[in-house]
Amino acid sequence: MKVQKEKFFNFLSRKRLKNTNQRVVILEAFLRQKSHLSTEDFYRQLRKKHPGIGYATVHRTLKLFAECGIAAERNFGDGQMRFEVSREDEHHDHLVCTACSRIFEFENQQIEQLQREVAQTYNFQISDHRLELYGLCSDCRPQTTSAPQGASPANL
Amino acid sequence: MKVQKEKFFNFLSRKRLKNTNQRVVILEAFLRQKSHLSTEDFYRQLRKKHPGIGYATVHRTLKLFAECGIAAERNFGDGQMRFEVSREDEHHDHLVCTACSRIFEFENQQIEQLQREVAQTYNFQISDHRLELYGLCSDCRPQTTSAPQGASPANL
DNA sequence: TTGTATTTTGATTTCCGTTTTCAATTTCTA
DNA sequence: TAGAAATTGAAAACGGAAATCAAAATACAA
Repeated sequence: MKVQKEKFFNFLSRKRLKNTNQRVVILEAFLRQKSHLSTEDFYRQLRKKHPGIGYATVHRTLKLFAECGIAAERNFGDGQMRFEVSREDEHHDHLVCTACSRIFEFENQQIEQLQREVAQTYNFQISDHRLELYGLCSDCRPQTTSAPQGASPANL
Repeated sequence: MKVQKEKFFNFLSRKRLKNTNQRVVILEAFLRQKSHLSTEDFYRQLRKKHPGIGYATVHRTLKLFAECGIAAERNFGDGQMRFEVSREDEHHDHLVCTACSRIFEFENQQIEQLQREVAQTYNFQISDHRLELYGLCSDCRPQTTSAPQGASPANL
């Protein structure tokens, strides 16, 4: 967390932006939150402790986080922008439960490697990627795991 | 294309929906189009030949296509919904050029297999997935390929 | 410190794509 | 062919992101 804070403050001074109370509060709340919150949800949560802070400020500050690299914007196709703390080194992908909306993270180096190979085939220079698996998490899936997949024909 | 048409008409009668002129026109235009068009772009293109058709109808009909399985909704994070013809058998993923916005398709069974393995690890029942690689296509990337990556620090 | 230029804030409005509404029209069934 | 039911298209409503703007806060120089 230290690292991220420094990174943000460096970013501010580099860009000659001002270090305000609100920004500090939002930064700390952001680094403390665990899940992939939408701006709206994050704002609502923040508001409990800091009723004075406006939505616009939260929105703008999250954008700043993304710009300076301590936040990653995520979009799981539900029309809400989500932010998560992004760590220097690691990259992860997501399992999204379509029933309970919980989001799980995973990391798989083999997949990453194959992606690089695909890109190379197309002579494509990757700057980012997204991989999401949608379905039912272990709590939400019907029962045990014996049936062969393909029971619900409408889904891709 | 025959297959998709039948599928749609079957869907209509199964749901006791009516087979209108507009739907036929939109269906044929949709099956004919190649790229990943947004509703807006598709509508504009359609309008050249069929000025009478309204946006709402196009939108609703594309949704029907998606519901009956002959279209897949795509969202590349630019705030536009896109539709593509989806074929029974194959699944593909996308390379999205961040410079020229062109979209390339690829298929990789190894990645698909690894995804299934990841899901199994989490006891997750996959119903869908999305994988997109963002970056510069061969036409848009700076030059040749000799430099080690990491020149632009701000990008993930 | 204080003065002052500059940035930031927060309430509100604007934007923009998606979705709904509703009266008029079309389709389907008996 | 009549009548019930679904569809159409124009327009309005919606929802989240982003912009606006006057008032407030900040940083820097003297």
